[in-house]
Amino acid sequence: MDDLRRERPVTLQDVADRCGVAKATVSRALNGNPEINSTTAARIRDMAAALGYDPAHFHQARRLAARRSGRRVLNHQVALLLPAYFHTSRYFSELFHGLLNTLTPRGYGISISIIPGSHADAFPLTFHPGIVRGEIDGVVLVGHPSHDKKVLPQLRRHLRDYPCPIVTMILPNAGCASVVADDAQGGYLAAQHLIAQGHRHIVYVYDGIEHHGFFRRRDGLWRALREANIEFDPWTSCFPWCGVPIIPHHLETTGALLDSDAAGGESSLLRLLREQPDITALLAQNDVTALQIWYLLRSAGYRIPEDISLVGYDDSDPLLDARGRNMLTTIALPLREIGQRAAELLLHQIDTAVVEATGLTLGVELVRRKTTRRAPAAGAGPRPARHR
Amino acid sequence: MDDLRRERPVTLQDVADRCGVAKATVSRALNGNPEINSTTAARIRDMAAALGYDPAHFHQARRLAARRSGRRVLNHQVALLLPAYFHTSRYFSELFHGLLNTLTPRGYGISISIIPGSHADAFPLTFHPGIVRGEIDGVVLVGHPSHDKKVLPQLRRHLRDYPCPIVTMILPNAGCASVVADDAQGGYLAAQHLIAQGHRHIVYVYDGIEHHGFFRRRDGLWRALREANIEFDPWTSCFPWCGVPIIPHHLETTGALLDSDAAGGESSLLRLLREQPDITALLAQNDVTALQIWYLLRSAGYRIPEDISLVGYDDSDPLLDARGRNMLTTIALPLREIGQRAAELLLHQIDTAVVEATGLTLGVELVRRKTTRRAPAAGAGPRPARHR
DNA sequence: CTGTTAGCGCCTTCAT
DNA sequence: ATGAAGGCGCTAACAG
Repeated sequence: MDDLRRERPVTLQDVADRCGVAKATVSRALNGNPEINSTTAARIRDMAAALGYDPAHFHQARRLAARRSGRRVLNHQVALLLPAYFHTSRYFSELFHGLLNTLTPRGYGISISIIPGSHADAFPLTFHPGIVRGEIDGVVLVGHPSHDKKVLPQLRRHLRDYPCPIVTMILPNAGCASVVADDAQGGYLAAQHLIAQGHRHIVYVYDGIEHHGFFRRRDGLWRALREANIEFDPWTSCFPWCGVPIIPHHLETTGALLDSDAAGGESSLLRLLREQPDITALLAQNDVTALQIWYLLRSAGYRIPEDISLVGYDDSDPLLDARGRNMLTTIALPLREIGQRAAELLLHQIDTAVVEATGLTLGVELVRRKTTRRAPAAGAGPRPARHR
Repeated sequence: MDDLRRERPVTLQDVADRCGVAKATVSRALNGNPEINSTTAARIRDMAAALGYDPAHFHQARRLAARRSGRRVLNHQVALLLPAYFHTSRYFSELFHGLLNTLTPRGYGISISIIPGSHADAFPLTFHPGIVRGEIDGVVLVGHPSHDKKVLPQLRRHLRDYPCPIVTMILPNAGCASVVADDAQGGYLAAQHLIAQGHRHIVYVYDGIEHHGFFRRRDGLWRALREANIEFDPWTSCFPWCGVPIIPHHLETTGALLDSDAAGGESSLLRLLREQPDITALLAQNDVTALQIWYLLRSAGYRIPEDISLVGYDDSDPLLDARGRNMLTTIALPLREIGQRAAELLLHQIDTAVVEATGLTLGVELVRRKTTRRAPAAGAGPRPARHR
């Protein structure tokens, strides 16, 4: 018995021989087929256990056999598509964590594919072999507007032969189920908070990509401004700005790079603030952008929140003070819950074999910390104009 | 042709029918068998391409057939075993990045398994189904002394039927190839740096686990002390201390938890410094621990580096100042390179089918920043003794 | 209730 | 150089 184990995995035939039955009977016993004598079934199961028969080793053969009858065999494997810059923010860690905590207890493994960015050192889009081979039961990805054109067509080509559910998190994509945060509410809550503190000129600093989330947050901002009867110019309420892509622990290398260098002169954001001194509050696209802004404004002599109030987004990356407390006022997204719900949605579609593009929107919260305060009185004094 | 594609994947037989040859011939043509007419081979390949034949879809059948002849078929899939707390430090992101950048271009996919910690909410050790089914070509894991007893036996049981290389990073494990950093050098460089600045009482604050890395760093510390003819008490040169496990952006919730609360009184580390005022420098187990120490000492009134010098380890997590620059003097580990080398080592063992427990040690560097400076003169003045 | 047979799609041996 | 046949391990259809 021991020899068998070492030499090659135990097969159905081995068990059948020992029990003196046909291998079809063993198959039936092990698969819980009801039309079988329960005592022989028990005997067979005992023998299988004693011999160390492990059906997992022959998953491939089982899948192959199932093709004939068209029966679906689950692989208990889910693909996760992450952007290449996933390590630049805790954001993705949180989503990942939510997924993992839901999928692992259910017996599902996660296979990673990276969606390369547009940087020069990017490798071509290569899917995990499990996707290419059709060994995947479902796909989770972080939604992005470009996916509709770049990633999803390629992905669907691989998945065309069987119904494989796809769930996107954060942003919806065409034909995918999605779990998103309520960005309209996020924009609204942030703006409302600032307005309540007397701010009248608020600028949403976004990354220049006008996607679904952008429009919804902007709409939330506008709604709050309208409700407060504040006149505003739609054109200047949003300001596209990209600091150099950074990750917190690379900030030290970017002190000189925070977009002023790229332009060879003053940062466009600093110029905006200098030319429009009535701006007293900034709403950042996300926490990493907020950190970039914070360090940029600080090094230009602005005080936050005395001169400028700053609201982040996501509550993913902290701005720590000297005592280790996060100072950043921000909109908290339920990132782990998004991951969890996405996993649940995917598992449900896998279980029921019904693929549909349902959507789920989760609420967000304002977290008040230390980067916002009452707007300075108009003409309260000159703000710093010194250049770096 | 188009119909074929939609309905079911194109098979070898389909191609054979169109070409008027036997499917064995198609198999030979597509697998580059030399004993075949090169013109018919080309014709077959063209037809296969035109029909959209994709061998990936029948990887399972191929593997099954290969069993007969005992030939090895690669799955192009590597398992990565991560500790459950992988999201608490950039450390793992960096290793992951190094792996990914090497494995992805080589066509290998990564499948994740989580090694649960000992926390109450930990789920049982569940391997990725690919491991259980033997669909994995190699395993990478972050080495840990407990793996020898807990993880590796279970892992090897799954892998017993075929030679599957295992590479551990950071710490060696029995029977595994390993890529580690030179911890002896790390301990030595850190200590040498402090000694050169006049420090005579240096304490290595470690996490209480006396593993391979601990011994080597401690030996590095001791060697530096001996070389400088500094008398020291081996028993007090290392101090086991665990702040509550934190991640940087959860520091805000741990201000009250930094081990003083757990003990219901003064932090054991603060007590140490109070009782032994000649200690002027701390060498932390890693950067996260260094951050915990920094915040703890700051809130207890110590000035760093004026009162106490602090050296981190890993250069993974930054301690940012108000301008976004990392202040933490630390030992920089080549984390990405470790990931890269581990991937290369694994791929080499996969390619050659030779599994051996080779070891590779990479050098480390001291990065001087702002948390260390010349030791205060003996009796330079009382240090703060106030409790939290 | 159980045994026999027939594939799933591929690769390999043997014969031609 | 190519065709025919057998088998990898399993499940499903058909007998009995």
